[in-house]
Amino acid sequence: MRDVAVRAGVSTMTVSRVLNEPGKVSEEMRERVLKAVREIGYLPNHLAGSLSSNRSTTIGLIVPSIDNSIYTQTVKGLSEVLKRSGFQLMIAESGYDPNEEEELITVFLSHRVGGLVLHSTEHTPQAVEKIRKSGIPVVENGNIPKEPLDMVVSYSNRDASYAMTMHLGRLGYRKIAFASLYSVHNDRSQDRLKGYLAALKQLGHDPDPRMVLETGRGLAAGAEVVARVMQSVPEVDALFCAGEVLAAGALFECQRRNWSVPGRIALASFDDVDLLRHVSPSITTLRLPRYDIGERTARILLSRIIDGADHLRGSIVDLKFEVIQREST
Amino acid sequence: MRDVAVRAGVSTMTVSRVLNEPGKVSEEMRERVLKAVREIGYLPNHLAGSLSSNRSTTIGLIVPSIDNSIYTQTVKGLSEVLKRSGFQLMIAESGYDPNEEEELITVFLSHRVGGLVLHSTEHTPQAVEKIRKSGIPVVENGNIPKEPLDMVVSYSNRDASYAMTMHLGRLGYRKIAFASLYSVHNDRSQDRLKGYLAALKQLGHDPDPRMVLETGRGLAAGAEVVARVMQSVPEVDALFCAGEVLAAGALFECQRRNWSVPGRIALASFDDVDLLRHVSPSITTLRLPRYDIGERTARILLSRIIDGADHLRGSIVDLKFEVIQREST
DNA sequence: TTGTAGGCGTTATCAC
DNA sequence: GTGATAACGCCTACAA
Repeated sequence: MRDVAVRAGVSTMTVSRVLNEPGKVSEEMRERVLKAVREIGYLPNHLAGSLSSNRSTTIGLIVPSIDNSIYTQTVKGLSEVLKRSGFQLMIAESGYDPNEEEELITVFLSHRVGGLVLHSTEHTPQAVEKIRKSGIPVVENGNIPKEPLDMVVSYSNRDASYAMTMHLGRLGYRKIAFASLYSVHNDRSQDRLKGYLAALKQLGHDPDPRMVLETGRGLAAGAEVVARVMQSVPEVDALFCAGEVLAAGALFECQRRNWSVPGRIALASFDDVDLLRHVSPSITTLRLPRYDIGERTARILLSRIIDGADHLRGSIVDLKFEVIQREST
Repeated sequence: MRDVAVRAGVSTMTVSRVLNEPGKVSEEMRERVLKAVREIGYLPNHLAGSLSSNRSTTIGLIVPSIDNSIYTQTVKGLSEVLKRSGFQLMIAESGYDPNEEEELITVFLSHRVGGLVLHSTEHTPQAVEKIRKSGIPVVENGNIPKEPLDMVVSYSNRDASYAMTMHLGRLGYRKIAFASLYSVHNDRSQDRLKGYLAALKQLGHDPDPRMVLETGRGLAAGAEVVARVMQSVPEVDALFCAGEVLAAGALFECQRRNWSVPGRIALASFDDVDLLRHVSPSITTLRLPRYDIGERTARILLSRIIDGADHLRGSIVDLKFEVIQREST
């Protein structure tokens, strides 16, 4: 920058102003400086800028696992909005481990990110403490926690799960089984179970522990889980797979075993993955606002950071979801 | 840091050393400093550190589109290796647009990333110039370009496509159609087409423009493409879908239309997505080293950055792929 | 082994 | 509207 200033015959302050607040500089100066910038091929140093101004244009994002199709839409929403405002995204994965998450938060804080986006809503006390101390805005967006750290942009896993279970009940299914991803350190799974149980109660069905299953991720897990429940509870007439592509895996297994869907067993899913619409029978599922979550998260963070919108502190955005009835139920 | 130094009764330099080169400090000092660090809850400022030392622990990654399942494995490989060395990942998407890519490169360079990972191998001349000037190591990993910027970690799209086409030819198929994603600004698609054509020549088949198709992404695109080729070239007996989940979409369409697979038409795919293994018939495809690419990319970058391994400059890592024969051919 | 001085490239602040 | 000066928090280089 010094070189640019010398070449343009001005002070470094003027160069800085031309680059950051062009309005506050006379047109003549502006052109002289920009010319010098071009000639030299000058690239501003954001590190120095952030250090000096104590402002950051970097947002830290921590997801449990990057290779999960449901996050990518959220990341895309985040990324697109942030990019427009010249903000950068730092991504890391916690592997569903709160201690790992804490460590990553520490690293991001060291990098002086301007804001933090956390998918998980379960954090170590130390992580909470560090975030509080840093004073930066945070958005949680995997679920709506009882005690938010700061802001929340999400849908309610409990409500969504409740809605789908009620939907199945209203369709006349009497023995509705429930499958989710392992619930250890996964409050999304835990809340989905709560929603399922609440709906059963509302429907007047008795909960049956044999019909509540947990499994891993992927199509194979879905296949496994439907086989398991058919074996242990032959009278089951519907299976709600509350996680990823489990339902598709379950459907493929049913086809292999010649269990008609929905005749022998109905299948329902969570999340509107493309695949669910294209298989036969197409699978009833929930449409969740994955992209919107990213977009709104970015917007609310930027408001806090750029506009200092302090009234947004602690705000909770509960986005809508929707049951999509298809052929599998 | 000054506070820590005061509290421990040492100079800031000693604090810095304890944090970065603990070996060069006496044990007594070390403990005194660490105690002060804990008591104060001191968090180092990476920005200041990088600015001062002119070293960076941030890697910039640019992918065409984040919501693409095939990149996530690569990102995971990258992320896991980098994390172990305390490096951070900045991610952005270019939307298959070289100009957008150039802009993102500029931003990353402003942030003084220590290295750059680019999926695309097509860049604007200005982008190339800026990277050269910055002197930081770069890895391209979507393809093996004729004129690499610096290092390359990838498989050969041409060779993979050639291998699959030859495989179909050897199985006895005579009318092999080829579908890929749109090839504008997408050298991966272009090279896959080249591989297909080279294999046809080798097999003694005449190329037929009606059997070379381009389409968008997603299952619906796969459905569309198989319908299109069956319509225009009824005698087609195999379709090689060289892109994402196209083949799965094609299979679903065949099932809807009662075209038996592989009896009426054989289907082959690119990339070993979980889905392809689980549908019936399971789909013949290529296993590409997506995760390995990320891992190797990270390793080679770190060697350059940390160990200053200059002999790696310009090195090309051509990773192996594999044809997986399944029921659809 | 530890400390001192100076500078990394910017921007905040306050004069002019 | 423009410039001089002093930070920002850390690390390099050199000295003790």
